[in-house]
Amino acid sequence: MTGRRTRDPEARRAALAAATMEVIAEAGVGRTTHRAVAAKADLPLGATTYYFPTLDDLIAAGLRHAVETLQTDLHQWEDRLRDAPDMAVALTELVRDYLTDRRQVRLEYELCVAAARDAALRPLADVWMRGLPEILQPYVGADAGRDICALIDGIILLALTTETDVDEPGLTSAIRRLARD
Amino acid sequence: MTGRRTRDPEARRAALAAATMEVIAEAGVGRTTHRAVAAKADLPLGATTYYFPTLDDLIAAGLRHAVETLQTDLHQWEDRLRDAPDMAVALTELVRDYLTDRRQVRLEYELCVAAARDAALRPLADVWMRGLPEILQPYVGADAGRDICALIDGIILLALTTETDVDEPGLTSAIRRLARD
DNA sequence: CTCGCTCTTGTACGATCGTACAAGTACGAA
DNA sequence: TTCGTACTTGTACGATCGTACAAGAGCGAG
Repeated sequence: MTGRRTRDPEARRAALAAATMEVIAEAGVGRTTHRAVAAKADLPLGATTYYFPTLDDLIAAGLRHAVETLQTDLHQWEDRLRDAPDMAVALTELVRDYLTDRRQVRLEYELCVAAARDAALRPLADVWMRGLPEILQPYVGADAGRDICALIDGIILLALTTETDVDEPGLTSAIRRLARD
Repeated sequence: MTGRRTRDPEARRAALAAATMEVIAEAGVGRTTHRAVAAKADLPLGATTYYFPTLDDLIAAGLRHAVETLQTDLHQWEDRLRDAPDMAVALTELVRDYLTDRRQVRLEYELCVAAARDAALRPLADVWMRGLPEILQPYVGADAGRDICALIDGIILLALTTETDVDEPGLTSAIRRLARD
C-alpha cells in the first residue's frame, strides 16, 4: 500500500536481525515472536515473514547477528591481550568489562542452551566456545586455553545467575594457576 | 464428572511438577505450556490450573522439583568425594557420569538462564551455584572451591553445546592446578 | 444417610500466535 | 513512457494459548 520509508532491503534484513537479537535477550528464544520483533524494529508484521519465511529462520538470523557482534568483541579481546603486560590481569579486566552489559551476556547463554537443544545452531555456539580458547592458545597452550575459557564461562554464569560482582583478584589468581603447566 | 483415578492430591501435585520438569528439559521454559504438561502427566488440562493457578506457578514448581532432584545428586557427590582417595579423579568421574543424562544437564542450564532473567528464581539457582563449592570447601578452601565449580560448569557447558566428550585427564589436571594454593 | 467441602473433568472464551495473501507502491529496464 | 519485478503493508485465518468455570464425583463429619 504505502511504502513510506526509503527502499533498502538489506537495511531491513539487518534491522530485523538486530531486533530479533534484542527480543531474544529480553524474553528468551522460546518467547520470541514475529510480532515482538516487528514492534522492536518498528516495521510491519509482514516484513518479518517476507525476509524470514518461518520463525525458526528469524531466530536463527537473530542468533547469527549476535554471534557476529560477539566475534568483533573477541577480536578486541585479542588486541587488548596482545598489548597487555600481564595476561591474567588483562583477561580479568576483560571479563569485568564484558559483564557490564548483562543483556549481551544473557544472549550468549541463551544461544548455548538453544544450541544444546537444536543441533542446527551448534556451529553458531562454536564461535564462542572455540573462539576464546584459540585466542588464549598462543599464550598458554591449547589445554590451558580450554581450561581458562571454561573457568571464565563458569565465573560469568555465576555472576549472571547470582547478580553478584566477580572477585577480580580471585579470578586473576585462578587464571594464573591454570596457566601453569 | 468421573474422578476415575484414586484420589491423591499430593501425588498429583508431584506428578505435575515432575512432568513440568520434563517438558522444560525438552522444550525450554519459554515453550512450556499447560497442555504439554498435562499430556506428559497424563492428566486433564484442568488439573494443572487447579493445583497451580498460573503458568508461572507451574514452571516454578517444575524448577523447584528439578532443584530437589539436583540436591540429592549433590549429596551423592558429597558421599563419593568423602570416600575417594583422589579428589580430582573422583570429581572428574562424577562430571563424566553427570553428563550421561544430557536432559538433566540441559535443565540445569535452563534454570540458570531463567534465573538470570527472573529474580524470583534466583534462590533456586543458588542451590546449584553455591551447593557444589560448599562441598568442595573442606578439601581445597572456599576460593578454590568456587574456582573448581566454575571450571566444571564451563566444561559441562562446553560438552553440552558441542556434543563432545570431556577430556578426563585434562579435567583432572585442571582441578589439581586450581586446588594448589 | 446426608450434608458440605474438596477434588475432578470437559468445555468454552478471548487473546495471541505463525503464516498466507491480495492489493498497492517504487523503481530499473525497455 | 510503459511495463515487470521486487518490495511493502494491512488484514485475515486457523491453531493454540492461558485461564475460567459449571457440573459431577468422592468422601469425611454430623
